[in-house]
Amino acid sequence: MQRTLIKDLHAAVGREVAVQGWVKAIRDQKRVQFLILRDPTGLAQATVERSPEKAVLNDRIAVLTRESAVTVSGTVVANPIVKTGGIEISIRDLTVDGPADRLLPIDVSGVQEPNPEIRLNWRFLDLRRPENLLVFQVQTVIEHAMREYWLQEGFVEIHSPKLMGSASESGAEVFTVEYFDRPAYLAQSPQFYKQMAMAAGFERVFEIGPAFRADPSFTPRHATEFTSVDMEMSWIDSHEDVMAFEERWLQYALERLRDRLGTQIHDTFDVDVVVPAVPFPRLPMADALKILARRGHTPERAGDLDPAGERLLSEYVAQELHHQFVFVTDYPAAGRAFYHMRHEHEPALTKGYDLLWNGIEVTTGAQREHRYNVLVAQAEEKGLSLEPIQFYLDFFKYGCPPHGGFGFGLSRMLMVLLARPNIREVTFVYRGPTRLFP
RNA sequence: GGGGGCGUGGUGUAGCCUGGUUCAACACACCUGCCUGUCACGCAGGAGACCGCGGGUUCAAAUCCCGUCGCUCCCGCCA
Repeated sequence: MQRTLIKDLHAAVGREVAVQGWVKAIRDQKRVQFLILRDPTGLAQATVERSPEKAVLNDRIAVLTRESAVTVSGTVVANPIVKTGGIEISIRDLTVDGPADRLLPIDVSGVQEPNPEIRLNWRFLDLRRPENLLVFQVQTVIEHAMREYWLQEGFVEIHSPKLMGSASESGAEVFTVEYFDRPAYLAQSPQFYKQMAMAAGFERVFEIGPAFRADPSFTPRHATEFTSVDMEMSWIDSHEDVMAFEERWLQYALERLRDRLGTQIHDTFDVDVVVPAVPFPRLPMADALKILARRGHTPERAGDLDPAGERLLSEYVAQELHHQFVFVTDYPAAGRAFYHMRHEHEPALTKGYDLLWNGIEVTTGAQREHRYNVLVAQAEEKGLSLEPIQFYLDFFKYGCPPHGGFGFGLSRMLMVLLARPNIREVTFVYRGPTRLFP
């Protein structure tokens, strides 16, 4: 018999169905046995009376365990008393397809919240909780909407190599791996390769893929492996074009998300998906620091925001400008990558920006320096050795258009969007400095 | 890498400050029995932890001290 999803049971009253899912609860009473079944679409009650004719079935249910994977067949019956939708399945037969051990290592029912370490150890069980499934349904809708928007705008999807012969970023720590008889490095970002696509004349590209950072960062928003959402576009006038693209792109993705899953997100996480108005507020770094100073906060490092500063600035933007997002622009060159373009009349400042969303940095973007000589000079100024990145510098020697782009943290977005406390529970399988399993 | 917090049955917690007859408790899960429809089912009973690990102080340590490991948060780094 074809499987019926739990969400469709209400349309099958009076019919024989087969439901497949997990046993959430068993209430085995003297006269009647009740099962609460869970599949990805919802919960349903299944019932059978104890009787001599049903002895085999009754006995099977008597030894059934929670979280076993089962197939239940029976007739859908309307019964207004039943809390799971006013319908239940009168069980004709039950097959245990995958039995579960009696003692579960963590509570899947949601009554208790095991500590984070144990939840990650038993991630596949933790993920059975409906709210965790929703996180990844949200991720799916967002990624899909982002791709839709890019396709409408003529972008080409690329997949850049994750094994590299030299480090892709100046500062960030890099993982070294054995590559036959020599070392290789895991890509810290697709930066060099999306710029290569600009030199190749692709004009507009995007990539959603893994990035690796060997930073021993112990915060709720860092991972050693994460999914980076990247794009790069040619023939721009300035980083303003990149920001103008990003805000419309995010607006589109969030609008699609609100329409598709807004109600479910509200019911599950008690947060409303807000479709942001464009343009997003823009604040040059110098102004941002003045605002923070007025609010009594001065970051330790000159010319940059610390995490507390990012939170306070977002608070200011929410209160005064009524927006969840803010572009912080015109970062000092000292703190930015060598390939960020500088302002013509203010070479100490870059055409680089960060995007803050409710106090968390979700994007770094910039117009890139595409003039070979200027780029080399900036690399030398940062003390970089040119030889390992010569292949990259060569991109700019044979006719590369002006261009810019950004990198966007997918899990950070989910974390902020769904108001989750850390990146680990919105990452399918988290990787951190001390976490390589499961 | 620097600083703070935490580590008690399968899970979540109490006890720790003010060491010793509430020092191993409570809830969930599990086991046995009972229960005419439950829906966080209920009721009765039961099993399960040498209190992260090592050392020290003391007549006596889950409790105080030191070390160590793990987790977590803040800072640094960033997506």
